[in-house]
Amino acid sequence: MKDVATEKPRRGRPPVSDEQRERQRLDISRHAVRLFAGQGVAGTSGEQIAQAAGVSERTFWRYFPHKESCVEPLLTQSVDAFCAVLRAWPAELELIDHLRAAYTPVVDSSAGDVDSVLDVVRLTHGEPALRAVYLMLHERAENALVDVLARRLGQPADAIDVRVQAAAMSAVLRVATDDVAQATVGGVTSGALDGHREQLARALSLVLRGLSQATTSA
Amino acid sequence: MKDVATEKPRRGRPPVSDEQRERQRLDISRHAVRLFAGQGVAGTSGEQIAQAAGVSERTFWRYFPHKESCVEPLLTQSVDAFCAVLRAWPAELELIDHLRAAYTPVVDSSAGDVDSVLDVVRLTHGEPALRAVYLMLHERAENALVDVLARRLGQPADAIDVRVQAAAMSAVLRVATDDVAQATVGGVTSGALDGHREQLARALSLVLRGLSQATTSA
DNA sequence: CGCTTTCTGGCAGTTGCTGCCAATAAATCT
DNA sequence: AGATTTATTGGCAGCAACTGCCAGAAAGCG
Repeated sequence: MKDVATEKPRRGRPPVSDEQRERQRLDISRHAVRLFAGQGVAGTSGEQIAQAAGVSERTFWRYFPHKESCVEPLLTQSVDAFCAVLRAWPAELELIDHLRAAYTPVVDSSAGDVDSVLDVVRLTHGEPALRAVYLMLHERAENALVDVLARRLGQPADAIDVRVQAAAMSAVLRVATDDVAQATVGGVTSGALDGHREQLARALSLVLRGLSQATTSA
Repeated sequence: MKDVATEKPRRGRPPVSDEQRERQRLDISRHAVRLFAGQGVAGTSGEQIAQAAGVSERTFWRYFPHKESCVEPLLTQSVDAFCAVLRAWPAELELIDHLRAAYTPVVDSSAGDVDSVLDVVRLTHGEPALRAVYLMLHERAENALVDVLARRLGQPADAIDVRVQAAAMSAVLRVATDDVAQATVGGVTSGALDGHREQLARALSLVLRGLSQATTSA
């Protein structure tokens, strides 16, 4: 009959835009991470985070279901940037070349958050609750990669080879990220980020080479 | 001077053995999983689990830090079995052959828990909290794999190639496990388990082939 | 300005989980 | 056997993590 979202004679206060909501979450995220780094996750209460971010505790809990998920908006920046680059991967290019050309490691639109993102990654060691949301995030990325690979290989998204490739890629991304976070404890240098990209590109293209042999030979 | 654990004139009640503690945890785990499957995680309280398992709520919380970690003992059976097989991988054998010879997919010492384990794996979809502990568990397995691979390749355990291989392997294991859980919704058949092993062995050996090219050529 | 809808904050209440203490259990020593 | 020592258990109190409910404030529109 009618489209789902069309012809809305909208009447009251419009719901807040997704981007604005995401910006709000990111803002809270920054405060939360600073507190987490300073006094640990267990030592930081939801009330503290809310107060630091300048919202009431009630609305804080509306933005985040658990306090550990406060790190998600910051981390998402890094992971989503990688996924976006992958989505823009032209069919005629080797992955390694595409990454060299288009991937600026942790930075994307994140800009000033590079240090914070790496801080969080380091925090995830020794803070199991944070590590868990980190892993969940990478699994979300994995699903995004499934779509990209399925389209590229012309296979259904539930094909086992596609899912294996995607899982391997997101796993590689994770260890490379952990590695660069470890390497930049004393501050980020552009050299470290370049090295990270090289390492990631090399490992990724090898994983894909090994597996596409399977795909094409099967 | 003296060894750490030797010459103990132990006096009072001896602490309970690790195996016994683990058996107790496993027992509680079974009850918890049944409840989780029946009424969801959120709908199951710690008190309920404790009561079902026949212990006080207080001691229940001593055995499990969060109620979601109740699934861990059951899941560990499956993951640990795989790690044990990998540890016993003889140097002269191809991985795929070793797996065919020594790996009985989800079953090991688990024996009667196969269905429960697969139930939990299915539960992790749609129950994010359970999925998180599932992923954490696979990361523990990943670290175990790092040791195995480091010894086999004669490289330090923190070598990037070793960690990439281990991560890829544990990711493949996870995808394959999810897959067999999905395939056995209506009950396990030995054929399904065999197919699972074949799939896993194939994908794994390909990941390793691709990456050991990197290792040997670098 | 009235009307409508959405967002926020406050409050009460439930549940997850921890610290503390008394009671019990399992071992050794006399 | 009984005293002693150490480990585990269970009960209770209490805090922190959330959630549901409701009354306002805010943001659009005629």
